[in-house]
Amino acid sequence: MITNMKKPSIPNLSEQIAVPLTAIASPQRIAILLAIGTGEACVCHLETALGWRQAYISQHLMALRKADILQDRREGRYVYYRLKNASYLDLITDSATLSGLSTETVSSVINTQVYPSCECPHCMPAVIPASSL
Amino acid sequence: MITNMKKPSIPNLSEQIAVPLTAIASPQRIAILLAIGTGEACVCHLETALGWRQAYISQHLMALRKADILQDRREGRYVYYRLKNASYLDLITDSATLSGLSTETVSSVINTQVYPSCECPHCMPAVIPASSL
DNA sequence: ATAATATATTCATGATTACGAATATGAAGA
DNA sequence: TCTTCATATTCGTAATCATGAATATATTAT
Repeated sequence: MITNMKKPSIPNLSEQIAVPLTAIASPQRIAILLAIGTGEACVCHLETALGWRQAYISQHLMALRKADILQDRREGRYVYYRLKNASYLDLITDSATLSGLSTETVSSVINTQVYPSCECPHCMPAVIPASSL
Repeated sequence: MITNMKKPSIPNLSEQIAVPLTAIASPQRIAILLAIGTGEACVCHLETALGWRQAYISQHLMALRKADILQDRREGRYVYYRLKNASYLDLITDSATLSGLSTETVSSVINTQVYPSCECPHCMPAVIPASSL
């Protein structure tokens, strides 16, 4: 019968359960996930949004890709990142609640834009292109 | 006005959000939290439930106490542990879902008993006390 | 082909964490 | 008080992780 399966041991189960948690349990990776949010972001956007060096961001992006949390998409010179599963944001929101933050505070910083507006040359090109001057 | 507050930076917020996540993001601590669950457990119960050495368990309990996740209560020789906030279990359940486990699998291992039955001398004393023989 | 820009990777090292061994403390019974 | 049982703590080391420096790769424009 289908219900007659051996009950797995807690240590065995916990090993598996810990994978998503340990993958995002760092301030840096949480910051990246918030800055991507339900939308999409290129690396240069993350640079301005988070104020970190490009190489440093790329390292964390690599870790999140390996953990199967992010997917990337190249478009010309730019590489755009997305969450594979928006539930990771729920995990983050729940943790924020446990740490005493309001839901509004968290949701106010979760990116929703597919092409986020920021001050990187890609996101915010000069209104008057230099070539026309 | 109350809505006119400075939007906190993502890196600053993330620092705070990460606290609960990093506190529980380890297979060992997840295992302990599941074995305590919504109920209560003494250390000797955890020993048999998890199959680990006493000193090792105490170390993780200490970490979880310092992180303000567990509260302890002494009763004679025994020390009973409880979650301060059951929401940590939701965090664990969510992570389990993300790792591909069914809700039933997880809930089947979450302890609910205040005095768990196990094979440690405290939880499962000899039915016929040796002193009466 | 060369240069410029966007992004990725490798490497080294300092910091943190995990975990075992040994030992200490605290309560209860003889 | 002495012993036993339940639990806590300290310490040392191995393993892991974070992070900066340097460099490589891919794409587009010239």
